Amino acid sequence: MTARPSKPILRSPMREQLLHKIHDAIRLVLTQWGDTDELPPFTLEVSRQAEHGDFACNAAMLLAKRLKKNPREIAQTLMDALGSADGLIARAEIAGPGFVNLWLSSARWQTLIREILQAGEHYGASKIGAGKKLQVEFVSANPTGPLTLGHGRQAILGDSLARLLAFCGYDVTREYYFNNGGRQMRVLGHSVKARYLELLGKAASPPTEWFEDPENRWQPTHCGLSVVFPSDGYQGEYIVQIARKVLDQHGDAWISEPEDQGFRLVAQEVIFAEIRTTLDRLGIVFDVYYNETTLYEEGKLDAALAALRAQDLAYEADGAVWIRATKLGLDRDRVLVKRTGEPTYLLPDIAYHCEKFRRGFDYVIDVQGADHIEQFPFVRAAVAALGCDAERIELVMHQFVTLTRDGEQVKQSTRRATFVTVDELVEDVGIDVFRFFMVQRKAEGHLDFDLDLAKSSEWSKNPAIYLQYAYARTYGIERKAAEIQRAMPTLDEIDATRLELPEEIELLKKLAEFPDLVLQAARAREPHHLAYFLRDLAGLWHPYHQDGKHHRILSEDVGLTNARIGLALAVRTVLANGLRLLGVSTPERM
RNA sequence: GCCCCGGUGGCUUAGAUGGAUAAAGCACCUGCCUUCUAAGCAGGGGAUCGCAGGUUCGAGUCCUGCCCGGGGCGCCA
Repeated sequence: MTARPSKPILRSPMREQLLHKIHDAIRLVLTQWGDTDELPPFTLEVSRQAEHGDFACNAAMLLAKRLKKNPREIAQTLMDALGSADGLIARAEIAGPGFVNLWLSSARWQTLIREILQAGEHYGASKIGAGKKLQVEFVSANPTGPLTLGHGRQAILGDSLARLLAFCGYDVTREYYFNNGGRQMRVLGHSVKARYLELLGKAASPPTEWFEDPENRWQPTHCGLSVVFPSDGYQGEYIVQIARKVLDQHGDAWISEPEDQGFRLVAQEVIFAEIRTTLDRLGIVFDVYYNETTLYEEGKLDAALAALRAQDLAYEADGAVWIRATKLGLDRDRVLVKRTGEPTYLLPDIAYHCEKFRRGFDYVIDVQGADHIEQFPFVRAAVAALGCDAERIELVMHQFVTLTRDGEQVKQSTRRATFVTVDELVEDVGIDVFRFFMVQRKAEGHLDFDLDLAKSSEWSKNPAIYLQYAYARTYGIERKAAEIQRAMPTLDEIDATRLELPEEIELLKKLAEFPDLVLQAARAREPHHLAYFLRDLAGLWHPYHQDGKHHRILSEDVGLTNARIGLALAVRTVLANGLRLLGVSTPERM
């Protein structure tokens, strides 16, 4: 799905600087060989292995064919042209087929600590989205029942994405779109009324086995009473509770109340309140709850339909109104307004997305489950036809969640209401673990929620806890320092050049990667990269913290101690910023 | 039948614009608590990156075909 507009290449300041130098050097080399064409699309990558330096550039290999020269020969020329790049580069080396490996001067890495500590909670933030209004629409579940794991994943994914984009300077609006009309809601009201009548003894409850094959085994009566529960009704226990609530408040006075009136409204109100409580508990706050009925009230549907008709993109057939999607390059037409006169979901969706742009959003991101994927091209094509810049609507699609317990997959069924809810799972594993698990995999892949791992009695197995403990350990250092009456250093007392151990340089390199990582994750709309980055950082920090045999953070050497405390504080800052973007809490003690 | 997403050690997964010896966690095996919280650390075994072709200096990554799993192809949302 290429639902994403092309974006400018974005780099962190440090890398940008180096990139410029290399750019100039390549230009110089080309001039030397009498080539004035454009530069090749070379890369400057963070080296995977320490022996390959800090960065590796592949420009020489790309130029080999063009200049008809040996790539290693070109690499040498390039290195000569590059020199020390104003003191940025400590060492350069030709390697393999023609890579130029670069070692940055240690002073550059080490002063990084000062940058991080000065920026604090802003380290890694950028301004690429400054002045741009961006909307993330997610969850958007109609109030027919509690949020399930699929919704939960979408909630965490959308919220983390919103946090990430806000961190990059966008003016982010979190929006929840819902409708409280339509067939689903009628079925909901019907289900509640049926349970209400059952509670009053006026109707029979259908036996559970009937639900397994509603076509054949559904009978009009059971145990001498009529069955009023719809075969496609909502079977969850929460429906019975809502019915009981009606009974408590109104007694049998609602027997003749239409299911589409009072019952539907009560159900909607109760369920929506619960959804909002769930979201609230997860730390997710929506800026806008947008009800589809607003579109009707403001005449947006009629306007959209009229606009489509004006372009001959809508026509009547079989008593319904269709969109001529085939004219927009899609494989078939679809119904906009049913024979009953009621619009399908498609028409309001089109009107809604036009409305998003009218409301001034520069970018619109729809987070949706894989089951809604088919829909997106139609909305996008129609919105484009109506004159909106549909390139600015992006789709972030996610697959579903499976649950593994005791090594086996837990069967979930909406029909039989045997699904696990977000509330139940959060109750089980806690918010932090829930959030981390839901965001740690890339969205377009399936997510297997390993309950055994998530609630393991040995918390050491749990990656979310692992990160939090890494963070808490930075406070452990601070507490220990206070205990031995060692004052925490001020910024000026931290001489970062004292950090020379390989494991310290590794940590610094990791810390330096963070801004680039944030940009990468933001522009790819993939918050899961944060989870992996944090795991890596914690995986360097824990051993460093633990290895008191080779180096201690708090030692007799005051200068070295201050430098290492500075490193600890920098690690804390980056862990905190990363965890905050994922919505995972940062305990100072565990 | 058509469309979308996946297929990477036993399991769950990272692998941005193609780059050097494919990376983690869990599980398994062996060590480490007079320590800055062992909620941790050190080390070990374990992968023909679904299959077959192609593109090129180079493919887990790009192209084509096929196989397997999931989702969709409603006048449901």
